[in-house]
Amino acid sequence: MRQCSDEMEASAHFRRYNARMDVSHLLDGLNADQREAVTATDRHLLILAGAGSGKTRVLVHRIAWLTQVVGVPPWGVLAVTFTNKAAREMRSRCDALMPDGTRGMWIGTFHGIAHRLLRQHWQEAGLPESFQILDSDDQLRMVKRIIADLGLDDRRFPPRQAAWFINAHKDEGRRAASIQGGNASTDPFLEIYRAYEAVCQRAGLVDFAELLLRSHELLLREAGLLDHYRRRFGTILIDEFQDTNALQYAFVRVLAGDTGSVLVVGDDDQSIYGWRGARVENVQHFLRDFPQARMIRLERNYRSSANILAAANAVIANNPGRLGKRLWTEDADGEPIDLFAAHDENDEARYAVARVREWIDGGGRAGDCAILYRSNAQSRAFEEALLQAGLPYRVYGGVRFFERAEVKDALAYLRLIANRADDAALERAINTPTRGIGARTLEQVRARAREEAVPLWEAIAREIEARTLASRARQALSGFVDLIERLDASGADLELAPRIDEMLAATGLRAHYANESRGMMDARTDNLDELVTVASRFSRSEEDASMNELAAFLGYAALEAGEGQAESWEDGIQLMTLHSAKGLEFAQVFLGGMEEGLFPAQRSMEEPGRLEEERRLAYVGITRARERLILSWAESRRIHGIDTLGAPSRFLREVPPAVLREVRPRIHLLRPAQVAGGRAMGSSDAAGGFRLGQRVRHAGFGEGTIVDAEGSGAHARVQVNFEEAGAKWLVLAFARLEPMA
DNA sequence: GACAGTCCTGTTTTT
DNA sequence: CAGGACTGTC
Repeated sequence: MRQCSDEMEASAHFRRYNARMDVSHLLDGLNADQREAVTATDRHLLILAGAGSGKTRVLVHRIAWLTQVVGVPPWGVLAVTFTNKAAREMRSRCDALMPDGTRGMWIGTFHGIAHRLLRQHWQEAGLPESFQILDSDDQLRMVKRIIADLGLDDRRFPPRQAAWFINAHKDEGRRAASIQGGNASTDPFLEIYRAYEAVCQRAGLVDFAELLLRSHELLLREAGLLDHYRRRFGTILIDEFQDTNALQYAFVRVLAGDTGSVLVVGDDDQSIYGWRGARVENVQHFLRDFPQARMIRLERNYRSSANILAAANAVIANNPGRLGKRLWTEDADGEPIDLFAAHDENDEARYAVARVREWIDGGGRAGDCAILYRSNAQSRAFEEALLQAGLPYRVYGGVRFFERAEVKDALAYLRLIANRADDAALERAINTPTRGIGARTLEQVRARAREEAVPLWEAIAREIEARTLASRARQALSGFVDLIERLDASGADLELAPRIDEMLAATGLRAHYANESRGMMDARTDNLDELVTVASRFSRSEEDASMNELAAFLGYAALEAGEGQAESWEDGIQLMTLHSAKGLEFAQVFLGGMEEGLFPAQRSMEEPGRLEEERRLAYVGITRARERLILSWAESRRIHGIDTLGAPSRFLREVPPAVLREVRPRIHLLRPAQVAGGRAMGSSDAAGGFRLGQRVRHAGFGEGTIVDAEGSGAHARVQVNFEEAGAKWLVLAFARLEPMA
C-alpha cells in the first residue's frame, strides 16, 4: 500500500489514455439525468432515485466511470449496501462492466465492512483475535440471562425491550457509560446494558450494532488508522442511503473526512425502516454536512405503467416534508388498477388465486406474479388457496438456514472450538444433546463466573477444581470439557467440512436429531448434512485469506443468514411482506389486506411519524408492479383467532378514482375528493368518543360496527355496518349512537 | 432431566 | 390460531 500514490498516478495516466478510446459504452443507454449522475464532477453527490429509475445501473456505471475515465484506482473505492444480496449484485455488475474487474475494491454491507475492519485491527479495537459475532437470537438469550442474573423481574423488564434498548442506543452511537441515568423507568435497562457490555467483552462477543459502533470508535481513536483509510478510500458510494442510521452516517462522515468524495443514492419516499433506527433525515443532513453536495433527481421510471405511477405519485403526495419527486414514464397508461372488496381473508385469497390463474392462462409466468402483504401472518390464507389450486408458490421470509435451531446448535460447538470464552455458544452447546448437565449445575457455574468475572468456560474449570459439586455433575462437566478439547485438537489438521462432520458425530448432535425424528425423513438432519456441504463449498474471499478458516466461516454464517442457499427456486408465485419486496419488481402485483389497523398498522397510527412510514410502504408496494396492480381489502378478517371487522385503508382513498376500477364494490369506498378537510379518524383521535371498528347500537337500525368516518365537529359522520340494516352513513350529532363494550 | 399440559401474547427485518 | 414460556408430574 506504500506505493499507492505512485501506482495511482500511473494508472490514472493509463486510464485517461484508455478512456479516449473506449468510454462510450459506459454511457450507452443512459438518459440525460443518469449520464449527469454518472459523469458529474462534483465532489459530493446525492442521487435522489425514484423507484424503478435505474439507480443500481447508475451506481455501477459511476464506479466504472470513476475508475476507467477519471483515474480513481479500484482500491480507492468503497461501495456500501444494506444487504448481502445487493452487495453481490453490485459486485457482479461491476465485474461485467469493467474489464479490469473490481480487484481491491471494497464492496459490501456496512456490517461486512465493519467486520473486516475489526478482524484486521482486532488488537486496536480491544477484541480477542477469535472474537465472534452474536446474532439477534443469541443476543436476546444473552439479555434474558443477564436479566435473570441481575435479579430483575422479566415481566417489568422484558428481554425484547431490553435488547431493543441496547440496540437503539448503539445505533445512535451511545455506550452505557455515556447515557444519562436518573430516570427510574429506564435505569434498570441501563443497568442491563452495562452488564451486557461487560459480559460480551469478557466473552469476545460482538453483536450487529457493536460491529459498527466499535469500528467507528476505532477510527476515532486511532489517528493513524483513520488517516490510512481516508487516504485509501477517497471515493465512497452508499446505496439505499435513506436506510442509514445515525451511527452509519457518523461512520461515513468520519471516513470521508475533509478529503473524501461521497456519493449517496437513495429515495426518501422509500424509507421504511425508521422503526429500527433508520433516519430519513440523513438525506437532508447530507446536503447540509457535505459542502456543495449536488442533488440529482432520477424521476423517469422504466418499470411501471402510467396508471400505476399515477397511483404511486398520488398516494405519496400526502406525505409532508418530502424532498419532492414525481415519477413519470413514456409508457402507455396501461390497465386500470383493480380494487377488490373481499368478504374475508379466504375470499381475498381465492380472488388472488383467480387473478394469478388468469395471468397464467394468458401465457404469463407464475414467477412474474407477486402477492404482497403487510404482515407475515397474512400469508397463510394465500398459501392455503394456492395449495388448493395446485399452483406453485414460494414464501419469502421466515427462518433462514443459518438461523435454524439445529444449525445454530452445530455452530455453537464450532464457536466454542474457535473461542472458549464464547459464553453464548457454551450456554447453547453444553446440554444439547442432553448430557446430564442440568439447571442446578449450570446455575452454580454461572454464579462462579459472575463472582469471579470470568467466562463460563473458565468457571467450569474452577468449579471442577474446587470439588464442590456432586461427583456426577463434575464428571459430566469434565466430559464436556474433554469433548471440546478433543474436537479442537483432532480437527486442527482437517478441512472444514470433514471437521464439521466429525463434530456432528462426536457431539452426538446428528444422532440426537436423527433419533428425534424416529427414522422418518427429517428436515433437521438434512440441514445438518447441508451445513457440511455448505462448508465444503465455502471459500474465503481473497481479502479473508489470511484469516483462520473456521473463524472466516463463522463470520460468514453470522453475517449471511443464508437466503442465498435457498435460491434454487422454480417458477412460482412469490409471497412476501411489503418490506421484503423492496428492490424487486413483478409484472402482476396483488396487494392484500388494505384495511385500517392492518395497513396502516394499528401501532403505526399511534406513534407520530409512523403513519408516513406506512404510506411509504404503500408507495413501495404500488411501485413494485410493472403491468398490473390489484388492491384488495376484506370486510372481515380473522386476527389472532377472532373475527374482526375492518374498514378500507385510507391509502385506498388516496388513489385517484380515475385510475381505479372497482371489480367488486362494497360500501361507498370512493367518495369525491372533497373529503380532504375531514380526515378519517385514527383509532385514537376518536370523534365524539367513537372509533373505527367499534360496536355501536342505534335506536332504529340495531347493532353494528363503525367502518368508516369523515368530517369533524358538527359535521362528523360515521359509517356503520348494521347487522340487519346494512351500511349507513350517520351524522354523529343527530344519530344518538350508543357505544357497546 | 424429560415431557405434557396450560397460560399468554401477539408488526414490519437485515445485519 | 399458534408459538413460546412456564408449571407440574414422573
